[in-house]
Amino acid sequence: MTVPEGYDKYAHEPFAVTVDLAVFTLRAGALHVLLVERGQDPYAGHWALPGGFVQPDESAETAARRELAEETGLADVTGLHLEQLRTYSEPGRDPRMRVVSVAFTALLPHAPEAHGGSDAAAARWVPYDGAGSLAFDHDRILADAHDRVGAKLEYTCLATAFCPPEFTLGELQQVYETVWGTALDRPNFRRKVLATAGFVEPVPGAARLTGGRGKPAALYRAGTATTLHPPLLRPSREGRPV
Amino acid sequence: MTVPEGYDKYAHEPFAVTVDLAVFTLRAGALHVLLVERGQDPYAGHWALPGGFVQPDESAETAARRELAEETGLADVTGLHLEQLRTYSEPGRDPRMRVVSVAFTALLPHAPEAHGGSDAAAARWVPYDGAGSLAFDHDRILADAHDRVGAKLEYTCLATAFCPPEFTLGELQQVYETVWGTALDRPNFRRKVLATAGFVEPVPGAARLTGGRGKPAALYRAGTATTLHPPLLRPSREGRPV
DNA sequence: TCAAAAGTGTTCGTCCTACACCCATGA
DNA sequence: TCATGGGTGTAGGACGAACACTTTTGA
Repeated sequence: MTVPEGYDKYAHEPFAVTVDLAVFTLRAGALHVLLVERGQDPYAGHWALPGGFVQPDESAETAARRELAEETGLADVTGLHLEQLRTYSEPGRDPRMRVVSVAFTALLPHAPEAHGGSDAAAARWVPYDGAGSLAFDHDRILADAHDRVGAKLEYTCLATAFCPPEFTLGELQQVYETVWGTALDRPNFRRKVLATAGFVEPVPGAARLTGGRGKPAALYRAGTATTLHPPLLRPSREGRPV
Repeated sequence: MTVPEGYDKYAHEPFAVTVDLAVFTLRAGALHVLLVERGQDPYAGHWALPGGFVQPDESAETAARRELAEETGLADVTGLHLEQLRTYSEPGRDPRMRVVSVAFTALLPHAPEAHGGSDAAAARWVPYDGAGSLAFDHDRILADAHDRVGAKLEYTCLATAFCPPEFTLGELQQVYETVWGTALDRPNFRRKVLATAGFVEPVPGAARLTGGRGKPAALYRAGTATTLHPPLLRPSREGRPV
């Protein structure tokens, strides 16, 4: 059962329920994460993941999307990839009171430089590699989120969430290479993606120059598929024969 | 940030934080799930997932393991597989008050028939296929848990969590076949498992008769590996060429 | 001697890997 | 015409699917 009969809802010290967001994007070929700087103790001056309280009339998902809009400054966050990561509930994770936090992972295709909507603290895009030593247990949340994103690239079509509505296969490949930190063989990547039904679909006739030089690349849109079968495994992982 | 400065912890109506458990086991070659029957409204007479409140001094994981011990009646639940599934937080999911529930999935190797420890409501093992129409949103939680377990069998060593400390490869194969609902080729399964370093390790010299007849099977223990590379994909899934 | 379950061998196709090579564009 | 990035081709190897076959036990 979920609630025992005769339970007095005010009997215990209340739990605060919050959401924390690990928002990733690609900027200048590097993985970035959205952080806010704390103005007061505890952890004054430290960076932290954006987040906030779940309001009485909203679900954690709704709260997360609201926070995403506020912190990124984006007018329209519908359609953006937002996914529950896990819930962090250690008793001492916030020194002030009992806080249970539902963590989410969000992926943005293009990173608007505008930071901080309504909040006082400004949000900034920080390179993932230089984002150590966050407030509370946010180091761990961020690491968990990164692991999850990396793993989901293997067996889902998640990579398109990092791309604009129309993208080239080279850009899609850069998503994999940036998140995984490994180089991929371009011809093989291309065949693999095109052979997976529903991963991407071509935009007829469209092409775009990417690096200012070279042959213009054909444009694709995200397809309707969500899972990759067979998966696109990252090369030479631990436990796997090289 | 996790908690805004100057927040009054008693300002809002409190959230209750609970855990719900989807506990799976194999009985007589069929997947079973642990359920409790509700004695009072709402949903009196309906079956529900076992669960309960997170106490002020414990994490959701601790609460889940405590509930697991109470509901299964097992003296020692350390070492049993227990994993966070996701958190369910829709405002109306419990008609009485605002309840945020952290759902867990647990796997048991052998199913003790003993039910209900301290709780009044008795817990029972129910075949997964006949477990429809649960209380609250537990139908969805159970379906999500089943999906997760099925998917994790593909790319982790989770299957050994369904097996006793020493098991035969035939028993391990039955785990896959029961959870996935598909038949697997025994020679290929065997080779695949043995080829994956750290999945299982042989118990020297030990053998056991399984069906009363036939050649005694060699015994294995769970290895140290946690992930399967490459994965053991279930046959002919949607989106994959047959 | 038969049924049942464990374990081995073999074939064949498919997919992945690795490269080599050609195409189109701007400087 | 060269550098740059997009796109095609192909040979070799590893892996998985399918199935024939042997071994060891109890009835």
